[in-house]
Amino acid sequence: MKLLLVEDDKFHADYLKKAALEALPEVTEILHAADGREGEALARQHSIEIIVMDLQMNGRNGIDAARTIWAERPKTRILFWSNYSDEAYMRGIARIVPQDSSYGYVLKTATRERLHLALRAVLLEAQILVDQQVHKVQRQTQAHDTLTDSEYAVLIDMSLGLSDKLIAKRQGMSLRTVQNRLLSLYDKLGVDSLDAAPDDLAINKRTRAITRALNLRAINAESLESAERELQKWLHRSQS
Amino acid sequence: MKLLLVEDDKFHADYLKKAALEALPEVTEILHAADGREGEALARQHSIEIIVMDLQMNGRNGIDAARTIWAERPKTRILFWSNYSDEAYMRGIARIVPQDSSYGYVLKTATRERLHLALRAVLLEAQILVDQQVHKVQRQTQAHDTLTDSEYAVLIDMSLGLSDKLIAKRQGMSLRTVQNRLLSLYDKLGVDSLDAAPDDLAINKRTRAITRALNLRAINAESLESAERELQKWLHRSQS
DNA sequence: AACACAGTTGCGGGAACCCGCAACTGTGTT
DNA sequence: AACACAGTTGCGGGTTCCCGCAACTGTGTT
Repeated sequence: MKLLLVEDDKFHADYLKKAALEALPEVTEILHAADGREGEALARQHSIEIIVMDLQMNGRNGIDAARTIWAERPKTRILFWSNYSDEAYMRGIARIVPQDSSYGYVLKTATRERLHLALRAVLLEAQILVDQQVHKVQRQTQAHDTLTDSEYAVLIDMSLGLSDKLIAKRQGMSLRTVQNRLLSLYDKLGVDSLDAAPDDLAINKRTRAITRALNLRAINAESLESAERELQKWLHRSQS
Repeated sequence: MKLLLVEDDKFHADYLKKAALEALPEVTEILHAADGREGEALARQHSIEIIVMDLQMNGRNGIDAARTIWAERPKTRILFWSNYSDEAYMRGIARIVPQDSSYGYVLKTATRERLHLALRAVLLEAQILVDQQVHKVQRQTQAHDTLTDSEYAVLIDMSLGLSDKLIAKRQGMSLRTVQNRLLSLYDKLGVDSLDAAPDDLAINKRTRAITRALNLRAINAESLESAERELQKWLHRSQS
């Protein structure tokens, strides 16, 4: 059984490798890729079935890599292993995980035992396992300030620089509906509050919404870059 | 001689500690802080004179920490040690480094020798040392798409959600000048090009400028968060 | 002194945005 | 069947943004 590690940080890769050797004696060979693109290639060449994947990498990021890998072999088991528990990552993953595959999400700050456990549970036992910490974030964003899926979609489009009209077209809504979404976004992201705002001087809600969303970890640079690529595809498709 | 390490990643901290012990036999004691706030406190308590500082940390980030430390003791020597060579970080550092202090910038991907060298050069010899790789980024942004300082300031304000009028007020320019800055920003950031853009459907330049700037590493989430704090201060000041 | 050139400012108008008001769905409750 | 409630859409207007046009600085060149 071959295991693929996708991780661009050398130290983390070393640690991970050792942990995997301990936790998974069944593994006969460990491959290592230093970014998403390389990971995809190795997974393809070696018909890899189990992977540990970093999310934030310099080249192609982990979510994009996972998507193409899952597109080719939906049953691949992937354990995501990341520094952060941003809502943006959660959504990114939730969006692409096939229903008959198993995956997991562990933070790099997790103890060695927890990592061991996650490795075995996800990669061998095909469980779904999400780190306590991460799950909390997931819930709390679901409780208090839930962004609807459609709100999230509008947020992304808006952040990419689409006009209301264009968003409407892409999302298949009317213009006014898009604006309603934006209203509720402004509300949920807390866009109004420029604390000591001089009364007559207004703010630009759109741009403020973006930085608020970045602050709240609802979006991040990587999710925007992926979304940008999707957008380009869509543009070309809908052009013809 | 006491050395302070500010680094929230456990593995990196270990590595750094070992490297420092090897490279700096003069050091008698190594203190360790896991985020910026803690680092500031330790530096203050122990009258620290040499520091290795990570930039991206979960709590308070490295640049903010460095600023307060330098504000208290401008001669502190700080070696920044980071994963990335974003323009945003460069600007952040350039903005706060006192003229009579020495600092350095090394990437985490640097070889051990290079790290050794940087440690000695900056912390002992009080040199200014910037990693080759980083310096390249610095130059290339200075060559092709230089953002003027004032352009950068406007970009930040705009990203924080200020209206043209407010930016004008904060920057002490006329409204039209702000808009001129924005024009050149749109140009330099490449905001026009929605490749297959349907002709009649325009884009929102402001928001697109933000994501372009994020893509190009001209700004990043941390720099925006610091800027937000500055903005709040300014708002309160200018209110009275 | 004459010139080029880059940066600053005012004016004005077309387009996009923000949003209150109001009507019209659909889904689920009692 | 009656009702509540959340989501969708159109309309209209006040505001902000985007930017061409044009005048007016200042700095440096020839």
